[in-house]
Amino acid sequence: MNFSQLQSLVALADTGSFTEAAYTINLTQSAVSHALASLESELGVTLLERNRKGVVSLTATGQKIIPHVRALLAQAESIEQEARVAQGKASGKVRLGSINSIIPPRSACQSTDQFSTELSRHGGSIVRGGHAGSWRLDRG
Amino acid sequence: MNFSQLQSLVALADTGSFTEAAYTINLTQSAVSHALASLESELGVTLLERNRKGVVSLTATGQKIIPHVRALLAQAESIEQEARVAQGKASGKVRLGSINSIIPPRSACQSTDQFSTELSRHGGSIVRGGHAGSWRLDRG
DNA sequence: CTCGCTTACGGACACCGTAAACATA
DNA sequence: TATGTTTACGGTGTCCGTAAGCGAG
Repeated sequence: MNFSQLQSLVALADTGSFTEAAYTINLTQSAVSHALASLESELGVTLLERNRKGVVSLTATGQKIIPHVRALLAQAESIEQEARVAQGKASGKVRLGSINSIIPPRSACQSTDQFSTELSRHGGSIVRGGHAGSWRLDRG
Repeated sequence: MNFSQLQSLVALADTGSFTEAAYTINLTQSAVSHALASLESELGVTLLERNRKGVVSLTATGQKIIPHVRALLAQAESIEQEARVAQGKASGKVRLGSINSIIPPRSACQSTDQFSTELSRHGGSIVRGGHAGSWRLDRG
């Protein structure tokens, strides 16, 4: 059991597709397929129903364990966050509008790419694309 | 960040020694040293105060993150446990005397090795040595 | 055909053990 | 000396990408 496997599982649960899941966690379909196969093998259970049409759904077992997986990954985030705080770096997950000083003018933010470009002028950078108006930021 | 690194950290916090920590998680001193060094490097923080006498103590940062680490590992245990339940396997952590039917006679249990040998005759096996009369068991 | 997942193959690298070096008492 | 941690080196195995295979539409 490793973090890639668990991240793959939640991404699959969220997207319902290996292709989409791979995109959200910056891996290939193949890697996600590998990850889930090995996780299922290791745990000795089937976690996903494969629907041959790109649509996957959690099995009963999958639904049982996924809250634990999300909680585990949340703890991992907390650990990294504590480490960043200890380093004196102010970074983490922000939501548009929550920290005005590092948010570029709306006119320059019609796309994530534009947002990234503008953000770099303020000392920030996008680590990973997010959903629904949120980005993960790192400020060196 | 991986599970070995996190297990090493909690073992170090519990034992205060690389040697003892390595013993409790079935690794060598060297592996534990590697694990913690890489974890500290990855997080960019120092987690342990080295006292050169075999006694180590957590730094302030270490104390901040260790509850998250323990919680994370607990979630991992929950995941494995859910998987075992889904498999229909009755296994987990037991304590000597709690399940009489799979405990060999005391006369045959002067050592962990003898316990293991006897236990195999009853369909059990020792996955990892434990402390204070407890073992982790798997029953196929 | 296209689309999507799986499988085969291989490269890069992470993990961990042995053994030596180093530090403390 | 004895005890305990770190470091150097190397083997084994994991992870993941490319590319081929396969099933469904």
